[in-house]
Amino acid sequence: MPKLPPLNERAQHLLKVLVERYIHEGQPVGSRALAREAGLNLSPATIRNVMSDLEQLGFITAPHTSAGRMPTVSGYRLFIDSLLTVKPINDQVIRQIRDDLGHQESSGDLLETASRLLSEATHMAGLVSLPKRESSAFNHIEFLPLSEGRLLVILISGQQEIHNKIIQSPRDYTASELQAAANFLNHRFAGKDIRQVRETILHEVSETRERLSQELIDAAAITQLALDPQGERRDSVLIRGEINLMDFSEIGNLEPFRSLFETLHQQEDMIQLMDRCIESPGVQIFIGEESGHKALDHWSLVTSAYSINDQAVGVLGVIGPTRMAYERIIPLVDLTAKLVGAALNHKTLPPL
Amino acid sequence: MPKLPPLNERAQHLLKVLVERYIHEGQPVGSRALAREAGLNLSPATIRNVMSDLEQLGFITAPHTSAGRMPTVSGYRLFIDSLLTVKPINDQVIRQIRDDLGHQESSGDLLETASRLLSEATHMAGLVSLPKRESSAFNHIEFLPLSEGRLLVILISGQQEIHNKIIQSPRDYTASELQAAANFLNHRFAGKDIRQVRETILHEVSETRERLSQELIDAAAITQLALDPQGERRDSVLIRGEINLMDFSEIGNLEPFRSLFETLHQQEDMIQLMDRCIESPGVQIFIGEESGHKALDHWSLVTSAYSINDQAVGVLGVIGPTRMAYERIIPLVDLTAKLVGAALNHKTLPPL
DNA sequence: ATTAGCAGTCATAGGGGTAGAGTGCCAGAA
DNA sequence: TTCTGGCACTCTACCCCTATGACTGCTAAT
Repeated sequence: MPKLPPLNERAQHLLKVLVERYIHEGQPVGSRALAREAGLNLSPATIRNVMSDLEQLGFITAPHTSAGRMPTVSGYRLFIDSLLTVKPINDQVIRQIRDDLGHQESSGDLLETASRLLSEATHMAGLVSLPKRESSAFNHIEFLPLSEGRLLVILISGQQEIHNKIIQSPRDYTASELQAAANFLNHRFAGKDIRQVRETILHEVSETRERLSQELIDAAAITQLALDPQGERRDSVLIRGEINLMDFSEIGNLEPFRSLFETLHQQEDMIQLMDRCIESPGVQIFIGEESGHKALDHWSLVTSAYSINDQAVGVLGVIGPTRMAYERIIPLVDLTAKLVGAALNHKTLPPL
Repeated sequence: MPKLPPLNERAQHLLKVLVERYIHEGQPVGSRALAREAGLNLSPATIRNVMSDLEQLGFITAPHTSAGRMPTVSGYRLFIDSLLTVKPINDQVIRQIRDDLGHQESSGDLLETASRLLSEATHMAGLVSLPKRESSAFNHIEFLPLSEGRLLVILISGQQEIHNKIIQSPRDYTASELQAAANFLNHRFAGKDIRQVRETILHEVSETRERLSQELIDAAAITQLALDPQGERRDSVLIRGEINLMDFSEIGNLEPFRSLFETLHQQEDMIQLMDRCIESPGVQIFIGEESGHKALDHWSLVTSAYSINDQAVGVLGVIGPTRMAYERIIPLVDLTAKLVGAALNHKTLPPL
């Protein structure tokens, strides 16, 4: 049995051409076509030998005996990691994204627009995970007593986003007590991270409990409740253009599309998946099974984190068929993430 | 040429059986099958004569020469208006809807749950239009100055729903001026209709302008802006289970489904359509073209308004294929609307 | 008014045959 | 050793044809 050759230059080049052609045509690539396309002046027979090697190594596979070959997940992975040559983005597209993002009022609208733009530019689905309230800046807080000992907390974050929350108050407070607590928080913490605010308060109270007035301890308790991130996950991933994905499902077998659709709208799963991309900088790609979700098996996810003040706060990207035009999509997602970050930074205003 | 006979008892009965069978089987009904099913001891040949009459009258039609007949829109209309015998709803379903609706915290969650329940119970898509903020009760208002002369308006409506809105303030106000304005509004108008509040203010100011202090006139101006319904239509129709509709599209021709999907998510169109149902009491049905929207041509919409304090404030319903089981769907939509109304009334609390 | 019978229409499913694309392998050329 | 032409083989996709069966409308008889 002959030893498998390492992947030489020629084999890599052929793999690259094969993947490119498969992405473009959507059909298994045969030796004849590959010989023509590769520009190496080799006969189909020679190509066949190389293809056979590539198949042994697990980079390509044939759906049946008399069909051409198509890339496996490892094939796509190798292609993306070391063979891909990205294409520069059309200037007009850049301009449109920047303009559309620039004209949005609230940061919520801005992120929604980003999702829509991604979907329109790619004819696939756009995904944007909202920043966790936790990681945005504390700007202003206000307490409003409701009936039955409940309190309405109004929290304004750095991007002028307004969050409402109703909490059960530990005891009855007078309006002026609440006002005092709010004033204290607004002066002391404006501009800080919300998570930081929570942790600082927690820390200080436990340190100096005995020296604090009951009022301050109470205020701290309310604030803890108010800033508690629990139960704060409504519509945290904005999906646009999901219907576009229908076109990539083979006709007559829509089950894959259906379960993809259901998974996409399963907030928890998607948040978890997107969160895995927030740590690493640059563009992240999940190909087929790599995501670990059954429903995403035949789809790829291209994502990038977007940042406010150099801190990654959310993730955006695109989902589409495994055979998507990565050389176009990757720079597009990268750019969009940067423009969204820039637009958000621009929106960040000084505290009230 | 023989005169067309009026629709006698027998013809009506046959139409009813035909529609029922077509809804159940989804395929054109032939004379043989109809003769068997009708229980009238008539031969297929006789049935054929009657069917021919029904076709002349425009109630049924045949897709091609050698196929059976299926109902036209008029056929469905006649069936629904005068032939239909509704089925009582399964007790367990009633209980589940009531329980699920009862366990929701906010009225937003409640309406979302209603949409989901409708979709699950019917395997079609559920639709719920949110009450216009305009038509809900005024409970409490608060003004909060932001930077650059903008004001944050916090409006709490009768169902303890919280609405935020940022307005451009006509001039700079001090915190106490704003407080005074809010206090005035809260005392004077608590419990009234929001629309009423707006109109009353508008009216009073124009009546007695010269006798009012500048402060009051300013407060009125702010309030006008704050309660202005313009630009208040984000996600006003909650759609759930839209993917279910895919199953009813013939395989291989998904274009109708695609354009339906897009129309459904076209907020403006849907709001307008749902609003047409808010006036009349009871269940309203649009069959096929009756809705006037191209994309809804082969679909039916069954709706009913839901009420708070006997005033219709929103519409809910179901969208599905024209051949849906109306005898089950109609009472279901009716019931759900009543239960949603009851749950909302139960949630309505006295002003702060 | 109803029915049986009959001729005619049309969609659908299945079988058979073929074209075409592609492969693996081998022997010979470079 | 590397490459190539040739050949046998495989498998899909497509087309054509036919058989089948579910209908209809019409007519003549009951």
